[in-house]
Amino acid sequence: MKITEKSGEILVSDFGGINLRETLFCGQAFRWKETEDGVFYGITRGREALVTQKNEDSLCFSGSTREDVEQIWIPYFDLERDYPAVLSKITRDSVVASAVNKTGTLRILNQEPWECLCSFIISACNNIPRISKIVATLCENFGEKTARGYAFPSAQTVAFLSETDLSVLHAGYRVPYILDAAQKVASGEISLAEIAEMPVEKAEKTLMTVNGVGKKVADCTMLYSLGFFDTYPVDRHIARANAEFFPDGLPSCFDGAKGLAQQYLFIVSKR
DNA sequence: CGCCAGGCTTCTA
DNA sequence: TAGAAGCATGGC
Repeated sequence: MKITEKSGEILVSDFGGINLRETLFCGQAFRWKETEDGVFYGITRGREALVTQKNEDSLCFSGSTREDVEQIWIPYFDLERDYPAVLSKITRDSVVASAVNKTGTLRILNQEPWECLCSFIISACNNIPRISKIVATLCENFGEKTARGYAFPSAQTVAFLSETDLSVLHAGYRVPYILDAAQKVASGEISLAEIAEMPVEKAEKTLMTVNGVGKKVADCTMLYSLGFFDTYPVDRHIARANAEFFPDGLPSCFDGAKGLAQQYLFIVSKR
């Protein structure tokens, strides 16, 4: 990987490739916006970025410090993982191979865990445009103002809100789930940092102690924010793909990278 | 208008 | 232990 600075921009390249637009809008994260053609605005851990893609294997950050690029955004985009090696493995399966040929390199994001957990609680039986809208409303109402937008509100902040406060979200039956998650995280009853260090089954079971968190939401939280790259969340699309393509079980070439394989299958199964 | 959405909890047999 | 009902809201 190479990092170069020039005229206030920071260029990261030679990390093995990314399709930025697909990575940001394939249903892992819900806060990115394309502010103008090819320019993507995002915020995580209270840090904002404007990102553009110069070519298949480089990203340009404008308005970010070099420290933020190295400490926040390179981990966020999973740029230190060897995706060419991972892709050569999972493309032994023909379904994934055709998806990779069409889409290029999807990256599994490493999001802020509380934001990820909360977002996927909201995702239950919902569609992506509306998930994004509810998350945006949550941030605009209860997150700290930043230069260009709003940070995701902390678990501590949300834990002190009431169902009435959260009625502005129009999130329906998910509101008490959001509150239970916030209270368990804020009180320390569960520690997302500790869950990241647990064995897979224990991590999943611990997340599922939150009301409104079943296996699928737990798996998404683990995959997209806690470093469990081999976790395979099964939603209704993936369940259909499994029945159609893998009735006798997942191919062994997915082992170690089931999360990424799942992401390609998710795109395929949504047509 | 009707169908569907990156599910979960609770009730039932 | 498995399957169905109920859940709140709005995108398309």
